[in-house]
Amino acid sequence: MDRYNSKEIEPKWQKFWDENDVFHAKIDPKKPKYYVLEMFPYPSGKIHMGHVRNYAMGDVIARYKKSKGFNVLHPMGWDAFGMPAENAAMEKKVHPRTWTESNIKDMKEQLRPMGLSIDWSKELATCDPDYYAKQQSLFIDMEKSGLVSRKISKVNWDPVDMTVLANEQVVDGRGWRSGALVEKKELTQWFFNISNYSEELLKGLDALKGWPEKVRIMQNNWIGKSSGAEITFSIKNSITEFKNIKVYTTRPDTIFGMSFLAISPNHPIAVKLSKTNKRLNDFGIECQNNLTSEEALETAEKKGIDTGIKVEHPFIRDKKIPVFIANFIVMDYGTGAVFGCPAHDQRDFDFAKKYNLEILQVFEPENVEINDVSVKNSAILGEGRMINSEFLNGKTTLEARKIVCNQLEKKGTGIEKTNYRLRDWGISRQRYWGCPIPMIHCEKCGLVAEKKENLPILLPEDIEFDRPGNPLERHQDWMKTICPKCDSVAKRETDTMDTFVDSSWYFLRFTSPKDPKPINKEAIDYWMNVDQYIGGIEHAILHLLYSRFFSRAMVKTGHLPEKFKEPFNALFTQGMVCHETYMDGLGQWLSPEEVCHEKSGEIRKISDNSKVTKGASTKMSKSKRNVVDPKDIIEQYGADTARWFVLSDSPPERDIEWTESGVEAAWRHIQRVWRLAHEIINSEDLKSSNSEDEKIEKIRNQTIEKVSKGIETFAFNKSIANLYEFTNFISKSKSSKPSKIRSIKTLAILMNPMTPHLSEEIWEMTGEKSQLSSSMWPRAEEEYLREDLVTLPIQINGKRKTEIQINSGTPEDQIKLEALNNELIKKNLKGVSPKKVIVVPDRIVNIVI
RNA sequence: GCGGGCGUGAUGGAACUGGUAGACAUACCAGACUUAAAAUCUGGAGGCCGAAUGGCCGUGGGGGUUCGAGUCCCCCCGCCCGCACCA
Repeated sequence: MDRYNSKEIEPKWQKFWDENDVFHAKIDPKKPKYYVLEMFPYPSGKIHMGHVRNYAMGDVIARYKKSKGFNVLHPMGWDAFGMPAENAAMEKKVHPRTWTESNIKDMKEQLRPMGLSIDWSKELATCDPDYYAKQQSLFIDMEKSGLVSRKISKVNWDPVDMTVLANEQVVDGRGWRSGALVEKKELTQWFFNISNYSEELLKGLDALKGWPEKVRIMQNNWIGKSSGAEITFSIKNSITEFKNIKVYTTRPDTIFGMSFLAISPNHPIAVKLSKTNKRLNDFGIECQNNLTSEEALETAEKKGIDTGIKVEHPFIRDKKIPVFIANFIVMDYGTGAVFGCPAHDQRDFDFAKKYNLEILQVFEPENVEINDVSVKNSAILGEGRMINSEFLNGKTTLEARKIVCNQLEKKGTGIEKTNYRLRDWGISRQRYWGCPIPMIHCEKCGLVAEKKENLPILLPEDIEFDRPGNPLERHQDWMKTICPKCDSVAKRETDTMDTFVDSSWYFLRFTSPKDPKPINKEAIDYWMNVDQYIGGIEHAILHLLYSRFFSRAMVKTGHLPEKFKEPFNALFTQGMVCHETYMDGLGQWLSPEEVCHEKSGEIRKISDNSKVTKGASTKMSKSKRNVVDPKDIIEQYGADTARWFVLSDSPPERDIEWTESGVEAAWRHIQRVWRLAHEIINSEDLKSSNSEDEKIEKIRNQTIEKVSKGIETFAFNKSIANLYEFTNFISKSKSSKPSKIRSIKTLAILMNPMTPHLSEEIWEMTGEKSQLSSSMWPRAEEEYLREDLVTLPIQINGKRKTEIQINSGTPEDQIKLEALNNELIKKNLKGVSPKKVIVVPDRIVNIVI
C-alpha cells in the first residue's frame, strides 16, 4: 500500500490553498472576526525550531477558529531593523538592506513548506520605507502631543571604537570587538514619556483577563508603584551651596534606625563635591566604569565614600547623620538619594557593617520570639511593632508610617509620596539601521519636527561600514537639510529609533498594510483587537509594555479609538525548543548531525569515531551548535510530521526537548492514520453489533469534546494524546463500516489544525468535495458525554484498598453501605467499626479507622 | 542582587476546583509475521520485597495543614526567563 507521501501531498494542498486564496482575509461585517498573531520574527536568515513551534501553535488556533466559522486574520511580517544587519555589513561588507532583504526572501522560502494558513498579502517589513514613513508621522504627532522629550542619559561607550555599545555588546565590562574597558557617556537623547502613563498602565493590567497571571505580575512589578515619603534633610555643615537633601523612602517608619544617607554618584551634590575633592572625584570615575544595566549595578560590590557632610535627623535633636556617595544608588529612581536603616534593610545592613555604622533595631517582628531574631547577622525585614523610636514605640510599622508622614508634613520637612520604578522609554539609537527620528536641529528655531509632506525621511543608501559608529553622523549630504520653520540651513537628527518602536504598532498596520494613512479606521474597527497573541516569555515586559503604551499614545494622537488602548485580548507565552549538547574531546561543540548514538548508549563523533560527551539540553543556539534545521526535518518527514511533533508531548508554555525518536513517533502516527483511512475506506461492511457502534460513537463524541477543549485552552499536547487514543480505538474497533467512516472523518477534521495536508487528503479520499479548511468543526452531542457508570475508589485511612462500580448519581448513604459491605473492605476492617466515613459522591470513599 | 517561573518513572509528559499518581508517547523487554532485517501487529512494565493474593516506598529536599497533598502553606536546593541599547 502507498505511504503518505509528503512530497506529493503537501505541495498539492499548499497549491490548492494558494490558488483558491483560502486564507486571504477580507473584511466581512456579517461574520465574526478572529485575529491571531504570532510575534513577528527578526529576519536572521534561518528559520529555527522555535519559529516552527511558534507558528505551528498560531496555525492551530487560526485553522481551528476558521473551521468554527470565524473570519480569521493571520498575517506575517518582519521585524527587520536592528543591529545584526549592521554587524553583517561590517563583517561581510554587505549593505544592511541587501542582507536583510535576502534573509527575508530565504526565510519566506523556508516557511512556505510548513503549510501555514497565513495571509501573505498582508506581509510587511519594518525596514520598508512605507512602514517607517508612517512611523515617522506617528512620531511627529506624538511630539506635538507632548509625549516626547529630550533628556540626558548614559550609554555604554567604547573609547577605542568610539561608538555606543548595546548591553549585549559589552562582555565582562569590555567592548566585544575592541576589548577596551567600557565607559559611561552622557548623551542627550529622545524619550517617550511612558512614565506619565505609569498609573494607567498599572490599572490596565486588571482588565487583561486573557493574559497569563505571571506576565501581569511581572509588568506590575516592573512599573513598581510604591508609597512612602519624600523627606527633606537639612545639611548641618554646608560645604556646598546645597542646603538640604531630598530622600525618597518606602519605610518612613524606620526613621529612628537611620544611620546614614546615601546619594547617587550622579547626584548634583556628589557632582559638585567631586570637582574639588580628589577622593570623591576618583570614586566618581570608578563608578563611571560601572555598566549601565541594572543587573551590573546590583551585582557589583556595594561601595561608598563619606562626603563629610552631615544632615540633621528630623526627630532627634543634635543627631548628626553622615552622607555617603554610594555606587548602588541610581539617579533615575526617586530623588537619587536614600536614607539607610541597617537593621531593617539587607543592603543597608551590609553597607553599615562595611563602614562601621550604627545598627539600631527599631521594630520587633510580630509572632516571633524575641530571642529568635537578632540584628547581629542580618537585617530584619517585614512588619512588626516599633521600639527605640520615641513617639512611635508600641505602634505597628504600618501605623508608624502614617504617623511619621503626618509629623513630617506638620514640620514642613516631608510629604507622603507615591513613586513608580518605571522610567521613560529612551528610543534614541546611535545607529544606521533603524527608523530615522524625524526631527531637525535648527540654529535659530531649535528642535523642529519635519513637515509631514516631506516624509519619509529615507535612510541614505550610500553609506560606509568601514569603521564603527553611526554612518548617518558622517553623511554630510544626508544631514544637511532645511528648517521647516525658517527655511534656513539646518541639520537632521542622526539618531534612529529603538526597534521596539517598530514592534509597538505593527499589529495595527497588519489590518491595512498598504493604506496611505498609518492606519485605516474601517480595518482597525473590524479587525482589532488581536484576539490571540503568541510569543516568547522573554517579551513579557518590554515589548508588551511598550505596545500597551504606544496604543495609548495613538489614542491620544487621534489615530486609534479609545476602545483599542489594550491591543491584545489574550496572550500566550510559549516555551523554547531545546536539544542535547555534544562536546568532543577537544572541548568543541558538535552539531547533532556530527554525532551518532550507539546501542550501548555511547555517543561517538562520526568523522573519527572518537568519544563524545553529552551535555545539558539547552535552548537551540548557534553557539552551542545544538540546532536542528527545520528545513531538513520537513524535507525528510514532511510538514505535518514536524508540526505534529512540535505540538505533541510538551505543554506549549513549557520548553520542549527535540528528540529524533519523538519525530519518528510523529511520523509513524501520520502514516498510521493514513493507512487506517485506506483500510477503512476499502473494507467490506461486515456485520457488527449495535453496541460496538454505540461505543465508537461515544468515544467519537468524547474525543470531539476533549480535543476542542484542549485547543481552546492551549493544551495541544493533551488534544494530541486524545487523538492518539481515538486512533487506537478506531483501529481496534469492531464497529460497522459507516461508523468507522464517520470516525475517520472526525479524526481528519480534528487533526486538521495540526496536520492540515494529511487531513485534506483523507477528507478527499472519503469522497468529500468541500474543503476542510472552512467551517465544519464538529459539535459533540450531550447524550454521549454523560458517564452512567462510575468507578469509585475506596480508601482506608487515605490508602486505596479497592474500587467499586456504581451508577453515577448514587446517593451518599447507599455508596457508604456498598463500600462497607464490600468483601475486601470487610476483610481489611477486621471487624473494627470505622470512626468516620467520608463519601464524595462520584469521586471517592475514605473510611477512617 | 532584584522580579517572575519551573522541578512527577529510563525519557517527554497526564492527573478537572485537594480525591485511584504515571493517561498518551518515547526508549526498553517479550511474542507474532519474515530466510533475515526493517516496517507492522500483540503484550509487558514506577521502585523495592514476595511464587502469588499482597505489602512497603514514591511527584527536587525538609517540615506543616487535612479524613486525604503532585496540587495548599513555610523553609531549602537546582534549573530557566527578564532586568530598560539583543530581538
